[in-house]
Amino acid sequence: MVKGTTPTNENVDNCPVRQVLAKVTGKWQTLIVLALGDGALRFGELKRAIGDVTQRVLTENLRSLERDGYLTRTVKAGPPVSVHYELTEMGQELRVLQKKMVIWAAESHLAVKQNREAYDAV
Amino acid sequence: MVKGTTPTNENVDNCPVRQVLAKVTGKWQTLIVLALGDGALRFGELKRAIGDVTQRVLTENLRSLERDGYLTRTVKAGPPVSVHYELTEMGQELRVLQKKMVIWAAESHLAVKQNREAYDAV
DNA sequence: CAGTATCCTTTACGATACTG
DNA sequence: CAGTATCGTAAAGGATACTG
Repeated sequence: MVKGTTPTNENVDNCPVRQVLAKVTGKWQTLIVLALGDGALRFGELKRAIGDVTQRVLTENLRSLERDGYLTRTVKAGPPVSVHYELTEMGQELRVLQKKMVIWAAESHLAVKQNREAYDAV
Repeated sequence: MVKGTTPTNENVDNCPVRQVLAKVTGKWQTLIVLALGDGALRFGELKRAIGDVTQRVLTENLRSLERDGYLTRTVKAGPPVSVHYELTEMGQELRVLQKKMVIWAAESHLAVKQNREAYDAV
């Protein structure tokens, strides 16, 4: 067993695994990382790619991902100024894992739908 | 490209991939699935395994996972009654993916910590 | 034992307006 | 263009008490 891979019990609050996961498993973080999968995007492009996300929330999540080292933020002087966001190596690693989750989710969504309907029918 | 694997843009609200991910990427759902990885657990055992979780929240998340088909709930008459929770096949699939995320998180947490410190120092 | 019910606080998020 | 600031709402979660 890899040391530190059991985020259950004991550790709890100061569990480093939980601290990492908390910042990358959220809805917005996932969508941002996936959107940047094919290369750098500007703030506006990213916002359009995700579709439904406010500027405030997008900014918050980008700052968080930047702080933890998953992406870089590059400002190019203007006017108008443009800001490019790009995945780091670690961001790419994360993306690979999230991509697997997405593919699995795509394959499973029908089964989930059927389970829900059966459950709700009772 | 696998059809339906791009949760960004368009789809947005009624994207089936997002609907699946929303129910399995949360903190509690992840911890529950991982805790059940080594076999069925009773409600109380599960609660102790996770450590910090209230009964209300644990129950809510267990119902959600049961509804979507990731685990089964089995009541054994008492007294006292005992309720066993166990992963389904689909739950095991999910667990495999989450386990990979946890292992990656364990390997990455130091790099993340260093990134944060460097970022905050500026 | 395995919940449910109630109340309350915190966090996430949306909407909107403003700025270098 | 890429934010920041402010306000208000809604969902998540904690604490506690109660029950078959």
